[in-house]
Amino acid sequence: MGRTPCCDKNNGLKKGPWTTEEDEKLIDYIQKHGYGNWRTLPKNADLQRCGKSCRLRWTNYLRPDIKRGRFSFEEEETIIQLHSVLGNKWSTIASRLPGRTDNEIKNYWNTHIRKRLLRMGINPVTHTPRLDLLDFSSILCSSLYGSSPSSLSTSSQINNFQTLLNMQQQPLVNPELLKLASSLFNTSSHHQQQQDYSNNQPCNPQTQNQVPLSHFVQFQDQIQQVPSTNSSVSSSFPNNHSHLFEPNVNTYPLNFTDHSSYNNQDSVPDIDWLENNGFGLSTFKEDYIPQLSSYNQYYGSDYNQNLMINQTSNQVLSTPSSSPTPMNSNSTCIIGSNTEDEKESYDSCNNRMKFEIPLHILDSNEFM
DNA sequence: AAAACTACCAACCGCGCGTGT
DNA sequence: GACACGCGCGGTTGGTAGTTT
Repeated sequence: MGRTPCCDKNNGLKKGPWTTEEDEKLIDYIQKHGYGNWRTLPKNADLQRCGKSCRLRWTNYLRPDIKRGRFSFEEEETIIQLHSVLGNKWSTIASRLPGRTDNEIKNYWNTHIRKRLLRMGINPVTHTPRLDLLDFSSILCSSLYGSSPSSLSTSSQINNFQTLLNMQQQPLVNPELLKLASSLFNTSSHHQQQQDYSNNQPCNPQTQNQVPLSHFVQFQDQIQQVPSTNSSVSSSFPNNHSHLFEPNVNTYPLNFTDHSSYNNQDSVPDIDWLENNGFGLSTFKEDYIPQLSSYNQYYGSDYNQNLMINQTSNQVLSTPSSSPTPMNSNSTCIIGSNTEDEKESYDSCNNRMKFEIPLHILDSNEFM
């Protein structure tokens, strides 16, 4: 379908930062006539701008109800929670934050929150622990060859591994938040969101394409090739996310509130647990970690305290010393504290997750 | 002091969808 | 159904200020 550009790039329309004079013209015009037809507005308001530019300037900056300044803690908490359910639906998120624009929230997410989550070892897209931080080769080898100094039995390590996989499968979302998201989808006028919802897709449209499934399919296929009467391992790969729309809290699947998974500790897995089970962590330099009151299942105080303790000691954990294999930079990912490298680091870590597990390792009686 | 690097964010861009003709 | 238009969304860019080397 053909579509004419909103403005001719060669007709001398101005681009770039707005001047005070332009702002005043735009404000004055909208105060007198209101906004509506953005295409004709620039001409009527004597502005050498395209309508789109005028609309953006108004909605993102000049609107009288815009709230400037730093995001409050409550706002940040809301953003994280809604993003965990809605994904990059910035306009929908913005609709829940009076005075904030989608652009502002998007910028704040990309420059602050996203980086912070990465440093916390949380995938900012799926809001799940980053599996790319984990040393799978050491987990498997220690389980399969029994050379780990750890006193954990093979079965318990497999259980831990399963738990880990479950963790990665489950977006860490407060069920109440799902209700809110459902209402958002229902009340939103945005057709796309309604489409997503009616199609019974995961709440977070990005989640379905994220690391958990895409990166584990290969691994799952390998496991399913192994003759076994025990289907517990393969069954730990749920391929249906429809539960995310289930409003019944009681049906919410295993997540970090399943305390039995963590040696009866009434908290999320702590640093010791992760370290003892072969999970490498890195230094956290960020001195501020949000305390998410309704999000304590994972982002909450217990986990934060653990992070802070680790931070205080400036401890750098990577491939655990218990690993039977030498430290392998290809299977261990250190969270970078230098921000610009984070995306690259994160991407490359995800790529590392694509490693193939040799069949001869999986085809082991010990594994079953 | 100056160059290099980093962080931030306003603004731009391309695309998709709804609506009207 | 085809097309034009208006609008809004999400991703990206580029300018600038601050920081580090």
